Amino acid sequence: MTDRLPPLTALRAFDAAARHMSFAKAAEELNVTPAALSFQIKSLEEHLGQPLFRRLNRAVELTEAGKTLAPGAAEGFETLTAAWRATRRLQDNTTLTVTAGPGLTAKWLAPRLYEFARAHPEIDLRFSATLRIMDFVRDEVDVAIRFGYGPDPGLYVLPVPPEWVTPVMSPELAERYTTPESLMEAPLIFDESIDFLDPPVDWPAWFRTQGIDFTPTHGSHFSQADHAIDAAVAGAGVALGRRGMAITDLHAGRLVAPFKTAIETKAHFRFLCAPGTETRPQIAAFRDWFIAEIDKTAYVSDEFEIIPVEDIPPP
Amino acid sequence: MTDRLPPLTALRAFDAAARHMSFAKAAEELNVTPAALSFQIKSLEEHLGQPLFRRLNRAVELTEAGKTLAPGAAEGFETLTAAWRATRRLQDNTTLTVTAGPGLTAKWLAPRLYEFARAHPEIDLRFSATLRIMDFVRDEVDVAIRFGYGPDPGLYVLPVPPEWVTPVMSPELAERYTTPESLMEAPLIFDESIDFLDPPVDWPAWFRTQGIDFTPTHGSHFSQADHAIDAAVAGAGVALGRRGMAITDLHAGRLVAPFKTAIETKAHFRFLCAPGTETRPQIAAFRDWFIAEIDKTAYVSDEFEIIPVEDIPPP
DNA sequence: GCTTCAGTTAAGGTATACTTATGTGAAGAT
DNA sequence: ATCTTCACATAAGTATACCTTAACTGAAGC
Repeated sequence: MTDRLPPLTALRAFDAAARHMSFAKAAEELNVTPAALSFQIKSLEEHLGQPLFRRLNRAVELTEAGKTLAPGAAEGFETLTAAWRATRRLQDNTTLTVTAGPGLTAKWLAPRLYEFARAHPEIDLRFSATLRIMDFVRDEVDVAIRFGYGPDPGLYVLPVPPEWVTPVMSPELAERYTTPESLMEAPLIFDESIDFLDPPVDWPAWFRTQGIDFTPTHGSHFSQADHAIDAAVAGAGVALGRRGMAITDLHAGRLVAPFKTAIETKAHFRFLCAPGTETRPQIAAFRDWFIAEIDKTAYVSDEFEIIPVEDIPPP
Repeated sequence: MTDRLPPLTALRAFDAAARHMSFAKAAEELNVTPAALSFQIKSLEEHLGQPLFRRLNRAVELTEAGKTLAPGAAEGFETLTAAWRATRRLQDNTTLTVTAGPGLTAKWLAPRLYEFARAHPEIDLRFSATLRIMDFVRDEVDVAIRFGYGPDPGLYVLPVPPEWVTPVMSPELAERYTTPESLMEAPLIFDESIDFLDPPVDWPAWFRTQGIDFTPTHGSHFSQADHAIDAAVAGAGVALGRRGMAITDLHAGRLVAPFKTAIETKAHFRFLCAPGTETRPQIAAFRDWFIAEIDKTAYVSDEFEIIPVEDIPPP
C-alpha cells in the first residue's frame, strides 16, 4: 500500500512551491537553499512516479498531478497551522478574542468594555463583530456570545436568562403615545434580527398581550437590532426593544419603556467557549465580568410583567 | 514568530498517538519503535512549551493543549492523505469511479453498463449512487453525472441535450386513456425529483400544452424518478416520464408514451470531471461510450413535438 | 511478590535533509 | 551575436534529525 503519506518535508516543500509558483521563493519561505527545495520536489516526484511541475526555463508550472495535489496540500497545511496556532494560544494568557453579533457589540459590550479593560489591564482584548458561526480552533476565537436557542453541542455554555422585549421609544414620543392603543397610530420600527424566533416575537404578538388584534403593515425595517434601537433613540418611531439591546439607552434616559408588559422569548444569549478553556485566566475573568454586568441590570426585569411567548393567545 | 509549524514527523506522531490514545499502537501504525514515538512526542511538547499528554501508568490522556491540537491535526493529515491519494489515482488507468443520482443509475446506467464493461474489460468500474455534491479530490470520484441547470464552475463539463418529459404508462393503461382529456380521470404519478425545476415542469404544465386547465390534486408521489417510473411500469398510474429515465422501459415495451407532445426542460444531464482529467484513458472511454449511448436513442425525440417549457402559456 | 504492560531514557548508527559549489539552458540586454 | 542574468538542476560533502537496540521505571493485576 503506497497510499500512505510521502515524506512530509517534501510535501511541505511542494506546497510552498505551488503557492509561490517558484522554487526560489518557496526555498526562501522555508529558510532553505533552492538546491534543497529542488531536491525535495524531485524526491516527491519519485515517490509519486510522475512529475508535479513542468520546468520551463524561467518558470515552473503545475502538471495535472500537481494541480490535483496542490489545493489539498495547501488546505491540509493550513489546517495543521491553524491547529498548532490555536494550541500555542492556550499559553497566551494576555490576549482574549471575543466574538459577538453586531447588535450586542454596539449596544451592550462596547459601552461596558472600558470597565473590563480598566479592571484587567494585562489582558489584550480583541473583538470580532460577526454572526458567522465560529470554529474556536480554526478562527482563533476564545469566546463567542450568541443569541438564539442553542443547544451548543461540544461547547462550554453559560446561559444568560432569556431575553424579553417591550416597546421602547424616545422620551418625546412617549408623551404622545401613552396607551397601547395609541401605538397602532405610531410609526413602528421592525427589528428583523429576531425574525428567526419561533414562536415569533413581533408587534402582533405584543399587541395581543394587550388584547389588541392588530397587524401593522408598514414601518421601518432594520436587519440589525442596534440599528433599530438607534432609530428609536433618534425619535424615528417605536421599537420592540430587546432587553440586552435597549438597556444601556434606557439607563441613559435616551429611551423609555412606558408599557410594563414584556414578552419573554425562549431564546437567550449564551457565553460560549471551547470546553476546558473556561478556566484560562482571561476567559474566566471575562466570564465573571460578563455575569456581573448582567446581574447589575437584573433588577430591571422586576419592573415588568413578563409574559412567556407561548402564553400569548394565538391570533 | 514561533507560529510556524513544528517538525511534521513529530506532529504526525502526535496525531497517531491521539487517534489511538496509545503510544504503542501509534508506533505500530507508523512502523517505528515505541521509543521513537515517545521521543517525537516529547520533542513536540518541547516545541510547544507544555505537555500534550498526561502520562498515567497504563494509559495516556490528552491535556487541554492536546485536546485542542488533536482534531485539527487529524483533519489536516486526512486532507493531505486524501490529496495524495487523489494524485496517485491519476496514474491508475484501470479504475473508474462514477457517481450519478439514484434514478439515472437505476433506469439508464445500470441496464447499459454491461456493454461498457464488455468493451473495456481492463477498466474496473465503481459506482456511487448519490445526489450529494462531490469533491472530485476529496471524495475520490472521477466522473459525476448530474441533472440540473449548472453552471459547474471550475469543472470539465460535457452537456447532454436538455431533457423532456411526456406522459408514460403501461400498455394496459394506454388502452384506457387514449386522449389528453381522459388523463384528468387517470391515476397520476408525481415525480418530486424534478420539483426543483423553475419554471416548473409538472402535470399542470403538460395539461396546458393540451389546452387543458387542470391542476390534479391527488395521486402517488415519489421522491425519486426511478420509483415513479417503476410505479408506472407496474400499472399504478400515469407518470410524467423524463426521457432519460423512461427510455429503457419504452424500448422494452414496458411503457408506452401515447401522446406525442413533450415538454423540454431547461435542465439537462451533464458529464462532469475535474478539468484536465478528461484525457485519462478510462475517463475518455467512459465519456465516448456515454455520448454514443445517448446518440443511439436520440432519434426518439423526432417522434415528439417538443415544447420548450418557457413557451407554455401561463395558467 | 512476581509478571506484565506502557511509556521513558540513553547510546549509537543511519538515513534524511541541508549546504556549498558548479552546471545548464533560455530570455533579455547591449 | 554574445553577454549577462535568472531559475532551477546536479554533485559532493556534512550535519542533524530520526530511528533502533537495550536497559529502566512504576503501577496494575494475577
